[in-house]
Amino acid sequence: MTGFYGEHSKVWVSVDCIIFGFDEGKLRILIGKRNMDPGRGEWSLYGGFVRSDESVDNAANRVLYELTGLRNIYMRQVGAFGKVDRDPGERVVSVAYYALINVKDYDDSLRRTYGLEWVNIDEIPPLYSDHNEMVQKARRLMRQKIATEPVGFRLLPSLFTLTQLQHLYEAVNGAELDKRNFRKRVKEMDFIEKTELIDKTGSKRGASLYRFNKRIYNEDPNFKL
Amino acid sequence: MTGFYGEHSKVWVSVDCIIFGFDEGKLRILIGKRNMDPGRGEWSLYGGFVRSDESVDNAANRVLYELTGLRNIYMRQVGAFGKVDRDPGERVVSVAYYALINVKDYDDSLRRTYGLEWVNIDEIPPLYSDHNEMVQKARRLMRQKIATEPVGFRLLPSLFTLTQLQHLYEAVNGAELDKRNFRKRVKEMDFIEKTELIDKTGSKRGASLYRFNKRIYNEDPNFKL
DNA sequence: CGGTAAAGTGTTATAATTACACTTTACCGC
DNA sequence: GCGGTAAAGTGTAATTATAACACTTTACCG
Repeated sequence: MTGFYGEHSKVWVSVDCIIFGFDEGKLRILIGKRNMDPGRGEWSLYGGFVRSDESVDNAANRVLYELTGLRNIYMRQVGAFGKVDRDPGERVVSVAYYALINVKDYDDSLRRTYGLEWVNIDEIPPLYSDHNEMVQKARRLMRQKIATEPVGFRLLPSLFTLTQLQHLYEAVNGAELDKRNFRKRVKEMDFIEKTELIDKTGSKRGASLYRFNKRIYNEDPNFKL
Repeated sequence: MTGFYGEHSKVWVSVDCIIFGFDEGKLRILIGKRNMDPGRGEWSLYGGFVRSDESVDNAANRVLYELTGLRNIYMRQVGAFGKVDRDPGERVVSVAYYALINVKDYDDSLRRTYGLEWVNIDEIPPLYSDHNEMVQKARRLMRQKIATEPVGFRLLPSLFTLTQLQHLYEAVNGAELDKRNFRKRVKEMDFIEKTELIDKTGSKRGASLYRFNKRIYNEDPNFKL
């Protein structure tokens, strides 16, 4: 039922990425200052145009790889942003994606090469065009996702302490959680496995390191935090 | 940070609409047989191209208006669908929207003019291109939305019985609900107002008609069904 | 005026969530 | 080596939310 093709409606399609990281107890995203017109000098998400030989999802993957050098990044679509004047130069429809990366996996020299900064999600400055809207929606979707699917681990090292995990959830929800209740819920999820390893960096006493076991999760995929 | 404009990446952008209606106790969507190539004769969602002077949201609104003659339809974006070969003819990125309409407000002659059918959501035939995916995602999002925001009323007449409301939720969730528990929850939401009016069409005894009061809802916007 | 079919109505049991405080441990500095 | 420190780790009781369950009322119809 889609109408007839018409030259008048051809537009550029871009992707923009909201890259979430968790560091020093804060949820952050990667933003940089635009070094091109329009909008030169404004804070902005990182993005790129969709090429004719790649899907929109693949364009997002490519852009994420360019930027981070990482493959298999967890990534979900936020939605299409299509106001007529959202790009001051040309008609561009942009599809936003959010991604979750472990800050420790990310080569910080790449960050500097691209002139990007990790900015606390609660302190995002005004961004280029409609990028603040994208961030807001990404945050809402991410919060929803991380509460019901085991994707928060993507923001942590593969071995993590329960305190780290709790702080992650506190940062995402913007509220403190009760330690005993949190740990009780974790204990009920067998796919969050305790290892023999101890992390000594966070405390004198040391804390057990845990890991997410995907195989066990797949046997009974029930997650709630 | 968006890259440079490049002619190579210009594509068509279309919208496709998943129009939900509720009738005879079933949740249905409007689909029709394509009368154009590519895909002539296949079942398909209704859609159209985004014009250069309208936002993507406005394109969806326009298409919905063309099709139904109705303004102010409740509509939410499902997402962008951008596989390279999703349209066999040309590169087209499509943004799907779902809409909720009251079947009784919809002029059935328009339906016939466009050759559309109301099809039970559980009996959707194979559709053109990636339209089945769109329907699946729309359904998931709609289910989530209707459980937490008072938008289900858009699928009902402005005056409705509690039995109608319950059947709507049963159709959306695909499961029967307990009548007493359902009515208990409704009673706690003051913005679902009982009127003095009685509907006699559904039973001999007659059932009270209720209505959604948006003003009262806005004073304390808490919805859960 | 009896049959019918949907509307309407409360209580109890079970499960989920929340609130809450002290002990353990290992390091560090003296 | 020992006292201070700071984070790790642990259980129970109260509250709230959810789920299960069956009979009475009413108005029409034949």
